[in-house]
Amino acid sequence: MSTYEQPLHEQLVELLRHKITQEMHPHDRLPSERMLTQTYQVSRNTVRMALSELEMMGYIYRQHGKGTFVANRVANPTNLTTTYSFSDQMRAEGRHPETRILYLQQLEAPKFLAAHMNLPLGAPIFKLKRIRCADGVPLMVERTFLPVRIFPGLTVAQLTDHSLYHVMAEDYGVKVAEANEAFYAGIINGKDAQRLTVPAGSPCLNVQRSTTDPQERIVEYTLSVCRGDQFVYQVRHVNVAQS
Amino acid sequence: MSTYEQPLHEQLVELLRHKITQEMHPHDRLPSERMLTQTYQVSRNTVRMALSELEMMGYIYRQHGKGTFVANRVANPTNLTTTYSFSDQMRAEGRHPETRILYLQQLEAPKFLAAHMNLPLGAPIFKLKRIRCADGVPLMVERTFLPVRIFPGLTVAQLTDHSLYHVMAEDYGVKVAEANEAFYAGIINGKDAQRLTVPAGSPCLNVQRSTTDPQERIVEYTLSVCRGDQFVYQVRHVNVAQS
DNA sequence: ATGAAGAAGTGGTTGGTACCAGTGAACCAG
DNA sequence: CTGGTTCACTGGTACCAACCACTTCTTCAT
Repeated sequence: MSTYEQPLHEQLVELLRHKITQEMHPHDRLPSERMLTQTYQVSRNTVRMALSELEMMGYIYRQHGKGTFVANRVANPTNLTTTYSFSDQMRAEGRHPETRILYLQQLEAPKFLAAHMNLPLGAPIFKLKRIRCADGVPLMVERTFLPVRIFPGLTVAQLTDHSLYHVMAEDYGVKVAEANEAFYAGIINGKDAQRLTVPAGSPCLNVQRSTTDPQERIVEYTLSVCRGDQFVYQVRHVNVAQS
Repeated sequence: MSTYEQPLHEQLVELLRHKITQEMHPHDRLPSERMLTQTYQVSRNTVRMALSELEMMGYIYRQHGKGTFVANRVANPTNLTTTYSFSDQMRAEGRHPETRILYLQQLEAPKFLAAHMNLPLGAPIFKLKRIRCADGVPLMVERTFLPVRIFPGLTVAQLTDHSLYHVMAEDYGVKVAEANEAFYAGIINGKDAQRLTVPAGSPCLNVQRSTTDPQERIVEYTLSVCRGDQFVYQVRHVNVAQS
């Protein structure tokens, strides 16, 4: 291990994280702690620090007396409550976010979209379909609808370099005031299952989000299909009183 | 520090957590790590382990070269998330809510429960299993765990007439200060599918809830399995500012 | 006075050692 | 074959020592 830059245990985290995501599979066993000390010539303290971080990040789980294993559920129970930005969240977990744009097309709002977006029937809207990945693993499929009237001349080029919210704010001066999300469990259908590289019939979390600007215009309506084994939604209530 | 039961660093966590919540204020400075080693006669390693846990839990923050301080545990003031009340929601939809108690039994906390409820291994707890229905249709299966110590002598009779939170408040004077919920999608297993009268393999929403009283004791831990086709969870974010 | 150097405090990193506590396989006595 | 013991492995806990990096205050020379 190099002696420069980052602390040793951080280097070890990166190294192991790479090994885990690239070369190993869920429930594979990692070398024992004592083994790792020999391999990388660091103390067991350092190894354990690195493993603790990986455990916290959800990459591994440990079993007393048995060993350390690659975890299946990589998603951390991260607070989606404050801000929802896929990229930020993934980066906060030390993962490399990536977005693949499948297409951006213009169409006329059908009934259900017009209703949800508070637009007249047939109003021009953009449909943006994206796949969100972390460390190269596809985690969710997103279908986003945007009123052409609010985002005239939107192109794929704008979206490849920056996040949707960045484009909204910087290119169109649209600020987000409120976001409403609805979650429900479902089953991944064939096509999306293929895109997410999971068997059809796997559980998923469907997320429906509409975003409103200060003038109460709905500026975005998104339907997401998230891998059920990878997403947890956490909420904290303070001063609750319920049945 | 006593030499029994829990590991030293866990004992230290509890001790400090108590001190922090009871006697200290946000941004107060804690004694230095080296100071704590002397005070409690443990090694610095142990002190650091305890502090790391407290940091992770959000009780403290550390500043290199300056010290360790009590965190402001208000966290997200923008938490306008709707509280979830089964009965209220059902009534709002004009449906008749109903709860069937399957059983109430006492058992000793296994590992995972002890961990989630912050209890010693083997501590006596009640397990309450209920089915929630609307208009006679079963919608969710709930497994609730309650510390016997906090709810001594709990009986089915108490729960048949009133809601769990009503019993907590009225019969035991336990007030709820905070609730943390985690949602994730899953597949209903055979037995629960039968109870919910849906085919096995149907989608469900798994909900994990732990409730805390003002003294930071976990007074309830509930695992729910909800019919995916019947439950939607809605969240409203205000003033989102993201990338 | 003023600014640089240093001391002393803080948390952060890394090394080492020892022992405890689960796990599972090998082994042996019945 | 069965059941218990032992042993070699695993991760978990706990101790110690040393040094680094950052902050703050003191001290001293200019």
